[in-house]
Amino acid sequence: MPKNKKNDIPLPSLSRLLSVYRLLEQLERDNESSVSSSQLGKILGYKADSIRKDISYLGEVGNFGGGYEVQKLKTHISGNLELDKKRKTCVVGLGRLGTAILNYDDLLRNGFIVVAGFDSNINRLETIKTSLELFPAYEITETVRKKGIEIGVIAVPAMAAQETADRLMNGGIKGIINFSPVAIKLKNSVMIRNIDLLGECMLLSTLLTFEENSVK
Amino acid sequence: MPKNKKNDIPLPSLSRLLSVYRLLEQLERDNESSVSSSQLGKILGYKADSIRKDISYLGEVGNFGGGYEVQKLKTHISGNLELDKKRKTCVVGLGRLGTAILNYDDLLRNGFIVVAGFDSNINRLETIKTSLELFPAYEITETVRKKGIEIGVIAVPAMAAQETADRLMNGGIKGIINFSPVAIKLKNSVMIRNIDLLGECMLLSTLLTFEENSVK
DNA sequence: TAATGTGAATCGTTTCACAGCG
DNA sequence: CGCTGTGAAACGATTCACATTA
Repeated sequence: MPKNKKNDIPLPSLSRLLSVYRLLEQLERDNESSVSSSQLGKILGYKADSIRKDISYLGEVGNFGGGYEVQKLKTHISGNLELDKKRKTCVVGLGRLGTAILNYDDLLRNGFIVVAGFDSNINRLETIKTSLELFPAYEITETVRKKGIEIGVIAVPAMAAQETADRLMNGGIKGIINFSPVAIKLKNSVMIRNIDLLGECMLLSTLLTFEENSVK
Repeated sequence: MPKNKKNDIPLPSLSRLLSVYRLLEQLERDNESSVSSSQLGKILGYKADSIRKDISYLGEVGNFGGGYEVQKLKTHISGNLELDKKRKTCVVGLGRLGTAILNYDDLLRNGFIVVAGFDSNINRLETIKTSLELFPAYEITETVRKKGIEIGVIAVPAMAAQETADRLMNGGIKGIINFSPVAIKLKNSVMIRNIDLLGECMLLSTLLTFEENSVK
């Protein structure tokens, strides 16, 4: 198990680097040829220092005195983080949220190939018009295994979230994006990122309350 | 501007406290009368120490030797963080994601009263069946001001996100939940929480890549 | 000169370890 | 004795400050 230096990138840095990468795509489209850490920071809302340190985790790439070449930096980040990697993905729960995700083109553009959708309501499967293959929920484990799906998006009601996760994990899923507002019990080395709308709303509301109370 | 001790709660602690609060609601429904920090931690995936410190930011409430009373702790958190506060909310962008949010009952149950929906496509407004009031996007500023809406959810395409935010802020919005994958430039004291599906997917994928590379 | 890259200092959060209490 | 509550230590990330280089 060779120590990989990149494993030592702090998670917040990694997250910022991905934002930088997406901004670079934008700048490239706008035909910008170079950009400085302070420009990147200004747009993304981070300190220039921070951006520079983040980038430096991946080795030297900038021009002393002249900022970064957009294309070069983009390739540098993509190469180091292997952003060209393709990941087979599935979505479980095809309500409004689930179908929104099925149809989210940016995923495909960034290497996430949605190869299956699942729902426990078999009637619903027939009403959704999509070119993707749809399956009943009880076929999750089998399908994930058969197709070699790596990432599963959970968009089912809270009550069904753990069972859904178990089915995905039994099929050998590697990572989960969980939109349900419950904590999932994970098997061994499965990774998860939680996206919790209600939690974010409550956090925002609480922060507003603090602000209101401290001004009063 | 009296210093409010609660302003000093670290953001991660605040976020955990809100998770604890929601778990307590669940435990209350299950008629559990008491719970320890280690039980809470186990379920939510945090260290018991951390949970105890989080709770202690709000003052003493537990029973030495006997854990926390579910109901009492719940009231304690809710009281301190003023979780009974109601917030008028609106959703901009009524595609699949936007309409999913309009219909997300958990929001209402937790004090977020969705009082308006907006979309730039006027024809679309007529096809959506809901009891909520819907408006064209150019009426955002006026409606936010008139109704005293505090929180705005942005569920529009990336291209329209900044303009949407500006309209919300011009109407006096206090907080924004941003589902678009772009950084929003904020006015003065407006607060924002970003929910970035593509970003989370890319982060997850990168973490998986690191794991794969370090095992090899 | 302008902006990168980076050790060192600082800051904030988590973890530790144990005193305090029912 | 078990579990809370909390100072103190440890840890990790950010910010600082400046040497470095085109």
